[in-house]
Amino acid sequence: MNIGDAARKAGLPAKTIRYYEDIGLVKPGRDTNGYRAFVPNDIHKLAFLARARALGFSIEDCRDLLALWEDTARASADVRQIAQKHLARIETKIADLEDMRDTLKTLVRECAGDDRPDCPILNRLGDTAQNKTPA
Amino acid sequence: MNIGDAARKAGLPAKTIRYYEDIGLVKPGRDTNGYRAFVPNDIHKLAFLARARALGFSIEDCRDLLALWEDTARASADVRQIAQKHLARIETKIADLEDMRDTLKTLVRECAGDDRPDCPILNRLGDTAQNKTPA
DNA sequence: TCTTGACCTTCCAGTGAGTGGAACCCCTAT
DNA sequence: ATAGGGGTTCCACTCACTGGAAGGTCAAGA
Repeated sequence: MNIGDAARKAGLPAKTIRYYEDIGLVKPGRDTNGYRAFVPNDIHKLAFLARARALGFSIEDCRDLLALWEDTARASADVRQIAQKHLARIETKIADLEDMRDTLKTLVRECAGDDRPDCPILNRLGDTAQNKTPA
Repeated sequence: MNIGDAARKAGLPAKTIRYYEDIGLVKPGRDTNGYRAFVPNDIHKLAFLARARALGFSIEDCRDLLALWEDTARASADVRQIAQKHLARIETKIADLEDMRDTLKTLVRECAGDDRPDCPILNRLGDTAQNKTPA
């Protein structure tokens, strides 16, 4: 199977698949014409990677997960640990973004958004202490 | 004022300030010895940038916000629009991350995390349809 | 047989927003 | 004179791709 078909089956751009080969995540064979030749196992790996990436795992996490997936003697604890660390990172990120969101929401709500220059958003960013609930 | 002091006042690494000069966000003068010379207005701009970046605005947004900040004839509508677009992007990101979080939470909860190989996380990633609430 | 068009190949460069490091200059205090 | 703690430039690296150029391959149609 050529890279185009592999891409369609795995749900990944061909460019990404070439990149994954480059960094050693997949190792498709080659036809005599130099084209990459993907066997079903390659497709499974690519689909695995696509799903792991969709869950936000880093490439390095994916590499480890893929190795565990292929290791039938793995301990599920190792998989779980990777997932849990990733989950923690995501939760931190969500919390950070929520802080930003809350601040932005308030500022956007307070801004008149008309043709006058007065603007609480800029006041906040320019914060020369003339901001932030003046006592 | 030298870059080290500027960095301390603005709350930004010196490297970042050099980078900001490189991309034209600030234009400090130079002493005769070649050192950057920051005046109070430069510091204000840097502090502005630090706050805008902390709210997650992109560098290009920062560039626009800075220009509006310096333009006393601005319309607050322009500022508001930038902030609102950014807010929308953040909310999308939060939603995406929450989806990941929910999926991961479920998988982590379902995974025994012991020394046995059986693992719902890998099952989900390897998804050969032998997954997903079998009927 | 020739050509067209859709594939495929490699390699180089760019993204965003810095960060790390090397090699070197400057200034002050001892 | 030298040690240290500043400063300077420039280049490479991060992450996970993505775009594009230049060219090779293949099957179908005129």
